[in-house]
Amino acid sequence: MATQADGQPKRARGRPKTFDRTVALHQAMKLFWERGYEGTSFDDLIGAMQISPSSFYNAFDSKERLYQEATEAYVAHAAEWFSGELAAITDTKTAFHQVLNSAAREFTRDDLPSGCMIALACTQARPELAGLRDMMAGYRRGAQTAMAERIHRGIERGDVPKDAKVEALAAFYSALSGGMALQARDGASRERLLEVVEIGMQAWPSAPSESRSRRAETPPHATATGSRIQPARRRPRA
Amino acid sequence: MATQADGQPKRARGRPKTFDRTVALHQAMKLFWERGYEGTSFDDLIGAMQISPSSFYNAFDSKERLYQEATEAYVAHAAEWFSGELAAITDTKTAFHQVLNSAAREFTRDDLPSGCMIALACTQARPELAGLRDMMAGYRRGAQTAMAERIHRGIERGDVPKDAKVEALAAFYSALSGGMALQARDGASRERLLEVVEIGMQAWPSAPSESRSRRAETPPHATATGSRIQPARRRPRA
DNA sequence: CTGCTTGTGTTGCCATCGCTCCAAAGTCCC
DNA sequence: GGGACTTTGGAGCGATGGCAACACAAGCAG
Repeated sequence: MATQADGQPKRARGRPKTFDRTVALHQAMKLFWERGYEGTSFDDLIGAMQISPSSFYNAFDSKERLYQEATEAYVAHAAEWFSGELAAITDTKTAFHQVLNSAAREFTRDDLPSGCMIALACTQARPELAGLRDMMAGYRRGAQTAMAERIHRGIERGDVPKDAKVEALAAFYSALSGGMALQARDGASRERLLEVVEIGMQAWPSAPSESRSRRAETPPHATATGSRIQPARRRPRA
Repeated sequence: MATQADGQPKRARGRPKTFDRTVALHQAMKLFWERGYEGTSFDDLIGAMQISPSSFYNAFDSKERLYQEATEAYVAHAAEWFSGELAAITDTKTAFHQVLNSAAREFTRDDLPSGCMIALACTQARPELAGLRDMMAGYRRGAQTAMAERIHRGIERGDVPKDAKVEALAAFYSALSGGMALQARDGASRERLLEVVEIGMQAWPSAPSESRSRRAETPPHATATGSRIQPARRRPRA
């Protein structure tokens, strides 16, 4: 709640801030999440953040920079359930199942806007916003890449069939997740999304009747190796 | 190409139009498809349509009405492959497979914007655009409802297990389709989307080891019964 | 030709958008 | 307390957005 409730008094020169930067950022994030970048006006922002234009410009450089920061805040929040569940110490299929279930729950919270802030952002934008569009697309690619890496590790561990199409599987579950975000935005219930997840898990590749041999219950390394959500760089369309 | 190349001379009083309304509408549709409603400005529109502001208002009432008309034009176009394939005279699973394959192809055409004009439209918008938002959500619900009806018919025909969760299945394939539109917008290739479809079809419910009994190869009625895409009215979140 | 009807081109209006400027206020160091 | 330093409040600015007004151009009917 307090502006500087953390350890050090953190000596401040000049007039002290009258608002909590983190709280203001959170308010901005919720607005951007709900209405998108273009749909959120400067006045909307300073209204929700309870600050004046000059304070806004002083604390955050511009609307675009604020959006970037808000996105980073969202990613940090989402990483808790996304990267967390994805790197869980279970077999790969269960990890994906849990990630999707978490997505279904997170997309339908009643204390936050529905859906995913990243999934549907800047998909239809004016050319001037190409920078933001690419940034959001990069985050989406990052999540998909993290999924692909998890599947790859599953193959190495032996709990995913060796002939599984890694990239296509990651694209499938990424697409499903994005579609769930869309449905949540359209008002789908949590229960409905959880049912969708159950159906989606039916598509998990089964062993080709022979690689069911050795079951690997112990992961090689339990730490989250490179499963962070980061704005991945563009790959050639393929 | 000509303004009135159809049958009757269609006597026109007053000064004749200097542009083809259908062509102009098509140009507007492509712009809206690419950039969305908010992302397309008045000047963008009259520039692409090659008409002046007054001609714009004369032929189309307002930007919002034009968007509605452009959406209707898109829906009419999409119905050819969506409703068409969905009502195809095959078993239900094959119909869905073909619809999704068509979606993968349509979403990655090089003569039209990528993705789906409906799927990602108005998902993040200012409150003033609630009307458009609801309209687009209605179209999305309409497509999902059409899927649900097709599955229901499949159950009646006997080529879908009786215990299949109709609504959940429709939501799943609707979500997958929306996610594919998103991936297409992010640059996914046609081949990748077709792979995603293959994986998605693995989730189709299999007969519970006993209802494989009578195979129904002849549909009860081959016409497209109520599978048109229409802006369905809102249902209570469930 | 005269008049009616319909489309066209230009100019401009008002609101909003994102942002800037400047004087004043609050806090620290000395 | 004096001055440095930072933040705040509010007025306002240039650009753009969507649109309206109005005079004129181009066709038909008589």
